[in-house]
Amino acid sequence: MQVVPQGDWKRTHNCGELREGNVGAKVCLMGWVNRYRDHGGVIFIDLRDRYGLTQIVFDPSDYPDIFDIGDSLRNEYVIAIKGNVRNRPEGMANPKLPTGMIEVLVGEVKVLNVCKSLPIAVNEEGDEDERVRLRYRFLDLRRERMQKNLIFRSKMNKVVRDYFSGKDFLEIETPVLTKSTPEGARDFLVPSRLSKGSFYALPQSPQLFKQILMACCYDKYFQVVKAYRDEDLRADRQPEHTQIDLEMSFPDEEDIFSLIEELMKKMFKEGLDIDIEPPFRRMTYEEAMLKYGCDKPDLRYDLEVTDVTEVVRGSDFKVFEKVIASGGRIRGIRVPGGAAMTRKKIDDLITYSQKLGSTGLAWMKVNEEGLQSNIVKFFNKEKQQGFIREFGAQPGDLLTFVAGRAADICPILAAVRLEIARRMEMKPLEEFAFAWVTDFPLFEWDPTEKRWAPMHHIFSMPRDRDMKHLVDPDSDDYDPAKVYGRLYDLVLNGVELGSGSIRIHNTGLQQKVFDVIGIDEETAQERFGFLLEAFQYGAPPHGGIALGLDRLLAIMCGESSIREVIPFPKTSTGTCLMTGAPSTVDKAALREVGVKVNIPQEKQVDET
RNA sequence: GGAGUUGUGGUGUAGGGGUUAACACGCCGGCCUGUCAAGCCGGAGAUCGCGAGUUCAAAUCUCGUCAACUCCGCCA
Repeated sequence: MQVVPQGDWKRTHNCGELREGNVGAKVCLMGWVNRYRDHGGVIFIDLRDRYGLTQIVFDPSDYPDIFDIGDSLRNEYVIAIKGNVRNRPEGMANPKLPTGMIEVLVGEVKVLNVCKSLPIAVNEEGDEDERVRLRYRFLDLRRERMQKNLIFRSKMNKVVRDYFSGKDFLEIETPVLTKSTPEGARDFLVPSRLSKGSFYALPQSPQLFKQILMACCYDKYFQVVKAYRDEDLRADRQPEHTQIDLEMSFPDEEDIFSLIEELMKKMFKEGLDIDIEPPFRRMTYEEAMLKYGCDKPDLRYDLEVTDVTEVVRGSDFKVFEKVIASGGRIRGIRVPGGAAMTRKKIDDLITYSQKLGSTGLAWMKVNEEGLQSNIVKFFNKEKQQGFIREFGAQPGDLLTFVAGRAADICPILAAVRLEIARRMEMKPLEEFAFAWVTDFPLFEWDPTEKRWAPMHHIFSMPRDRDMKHLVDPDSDDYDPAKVYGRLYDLVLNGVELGSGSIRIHNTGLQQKVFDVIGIDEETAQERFGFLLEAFQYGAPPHGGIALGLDRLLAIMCGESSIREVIPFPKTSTGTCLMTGAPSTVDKAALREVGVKVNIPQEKQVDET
């Protein structure tokens, strides 16, 4: 096949553009052969670019000299054609295509490039193993699904930038080569050639820089920015992900909430033409844990956890009494219509809960006469009435119970709750269920390390009313467990979309927080002295949030993995199947940065 | 670090001790002047992820290993 230069040919239209109004026009199109239909006498080709498909026709009765070229075209060849737009014959229009009323009769053709036989089809959505798609990502990205997702992503980026710019926010870039930031994750390290033995870290977020920008008077900052964390991957976690990062001076929580709610409203309206209705639901961390068992509840499903410890207390059911005696709780979920579940289905649910670590899952069916199950006999009439009252049970419901320490049963109840929604094929209350979860504890006790650990990041402002539990370690009120922060998470459909807080802007208070988690002044100076120093020169009160753009886009695109909205993602072992990254480097390159590889021989990657 | 699922022509699947390793799509060739998932005929293409073991015999059974995915740990 003869490949020829493009020469002075210019596209007059793209492949999604021509309509009946263009009939009679002489046009030049360029694109990929999406599919060819050779009828021996006449050849149809769907020419594709990212704007659409246009049917072009090779007809030997009109242009016999180029027919052989048309005959030799194959999928994904890149061609340029010149020809006349004409109406399709009566009854031959294709209503599935926007360009389906017309076709272009090819008068001249240039083959700009050929294509090898394809490992995966571009012109249809394959269901191949993801490793094949990632290996041939350059083909996968040509497909409609990925095009749609990436174009959507670009559009949303513009909405975000327009939105913040329109509100006087400044997009200010922060370094990628920086100092280790104090998030909890492992840093990616980059060796320094000029300072051998020293390393940059890739930022886990621009956290410290954006706080310093507040101290610098840039009172409204935002950035669409990559963040890097060297931790294990998941469907919703990549080693590099993109955040919509922002920070404001002099805000309170409501300022942040309404700012983000309006952004979400705009993105959903412009991206999906869906109206979402702020304000979003708000609940405290404690409420979320109690009612849903987790801090990122999926509120699409109308299922709540009910604590029935006080109803149970004093019953004849030894299993529950034992748990209560040791300080545990009895909590359960009412399953509307669940009484119709077969014994087998209930057993499956029990097995599921046990796999999660529960000791069991008790249950009772609710019918017109009352409660029915093998354990009802342990509860007197009054307690049975108590269950019906507390759960708000209706005949036809199933009541489930899990017993244990609150910290142990919360995650089980959270998972069982979602499993019930799935198995009962519950109809979502709404397609997109947003919520703000607020007032997280600032610290949690780490039993293995025997010390207080920060539950979120360490620059979050404690609530005013909790200061007394923090400021004076010698006072009777001192108790880090009772200190809650001005923290907030944005949750959508059970996914943590973002996290933020009102920050500490006062070095004295900041050191009090460091004291709790065992960071002395010297360590604090060494790790983020620059921030503390900046705060001594007139730092304003400030706060902000960072949203996970990949997660948001995945939900909006209806994808179950963020890899579907990232052009070149990594596999679960952090490798890129297309480029082969990460890879070994020359010894000379290592020497130059003063790094020596020291790993067990058998683990060394073969360089061939 | 742990658990689970998966791995068979280019792609997706079937086959579960002895088969000529089957089917669909794709690919190549031929026929065909109105298709649009075109149609019809023919053909090529697989040492069944890799390595050991059991067996007269392994794609098939066992063990190990690698890879992908999902989850736990981890990631505020």
